[in-house]
Amino acid sequence: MIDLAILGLLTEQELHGYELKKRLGELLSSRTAVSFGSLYPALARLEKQGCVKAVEERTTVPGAPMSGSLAGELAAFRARVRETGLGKATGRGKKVYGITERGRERLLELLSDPDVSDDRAFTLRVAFAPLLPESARLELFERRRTELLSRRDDLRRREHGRSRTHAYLGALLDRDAENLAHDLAWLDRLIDAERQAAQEQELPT
Amino acid sequence: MIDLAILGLLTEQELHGYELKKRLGELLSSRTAVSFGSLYPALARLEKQGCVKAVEERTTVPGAPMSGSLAGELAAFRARVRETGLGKATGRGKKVYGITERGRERLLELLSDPDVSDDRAFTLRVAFAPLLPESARLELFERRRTELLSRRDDLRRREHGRSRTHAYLGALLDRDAENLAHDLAWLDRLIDAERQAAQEQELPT
DNA sequence: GTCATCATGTAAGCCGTTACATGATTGC
DNA sequence: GCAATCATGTAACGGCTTACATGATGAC
Repeated sequence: MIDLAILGLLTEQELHGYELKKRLGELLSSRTAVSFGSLYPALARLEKQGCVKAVEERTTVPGAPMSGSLAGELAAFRARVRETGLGKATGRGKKVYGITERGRERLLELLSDPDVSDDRAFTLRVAFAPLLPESARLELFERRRTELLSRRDDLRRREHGRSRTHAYLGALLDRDAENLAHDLAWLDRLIDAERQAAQEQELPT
Repeated sequence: MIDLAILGLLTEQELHGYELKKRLGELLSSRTAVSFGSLYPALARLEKQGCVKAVEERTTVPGAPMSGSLAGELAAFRARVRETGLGKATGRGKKVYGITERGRERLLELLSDPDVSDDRAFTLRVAFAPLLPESARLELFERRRTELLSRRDDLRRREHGRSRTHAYLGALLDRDAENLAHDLAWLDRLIDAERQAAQEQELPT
């Protein structure tokens, strides 16, 4: 889930962790946003796997023209030494990540996963749908459609099992059924639009 | 979450773990059902807290109905604890749980929690809404309404932030907005029905 | 007698959270 | 120089899942 989000966002542009989190809060609802406590470890993991790489660290001395102060530069140098290695304990500084070829492959893998039962993950996958080839995109949508249909069957089976239950349970069942129907309609519109776009591309003008 | 489900189901009738799980699968969607790995530990925890108690064990000696005791229930409870505690190593058999007074209090507490941001929990709370007094029930719904309204504001803020984004992101935003509107409409119907029922009760005939 | 189902539980692990600790940059 | 924000990370913990281990009951 979080890997998908990170890799997807990094295909658009290189980002550092903090900004990544902000972008995620915009992309999904802020309620769905991930926390630092899972974001940074995830980034570290992805880096170890070779899916992303740090492309820049800001704290490293830029031009450093100013000064005239030897002490200042020296301090900066020491700080840098502490960061880059050795110390290891206090390596701070803005780390800008970029996606690697390996990461792109991994992302496609995640986007093509046949399992479409995770709602949040599906939302993310739609958000990054442009990264998929036309056919895979349609397959994703169709699979999701099948999933929703099976949920509807489930729901109907439950509806039959209902009997002398109170009004609130009935209301909940109604809500679920309506939500499902609604979601299906939305998906169908998406699929229609997709097919139409595909046709228009086949016979240009 | 799981406590709420367990306590709620046990107010209707005494059940053992396995059956509890089945009932949960019916009450909520089967996708939402909890697993044994979380159900049994939860039952054990609730028992330790005194919110539920084992009222019957099939394999262990069924006798000892005792009675005649002043604090009948309490004594029976202690006896059962002694029974169940001893075996431990090979204590298998159907354990039927019932809710205690303490458990009822806890359930009301859970149902009255001001936090209505958890969707799954809210669904459960609606399912057990009849256990709440009229006023608390309305308060629950109203609070949820406020929650949904604030989500809608959130969404609108995000919609304004959108610009040259691709069609899929737009579709996702649309979907979220529609889902929210739909959910709000459902809630409003629920609230209306509630108010009407309250009025009818006030002026009978 | 053996297989499916009922029934209870434990252990390992995943995925995420909050709280904490640290430090750099910027604006006033 | 001091606060707010930016920025990165660790530690502890929570809740739930899967896989495993165990045993009882009933059908055939």
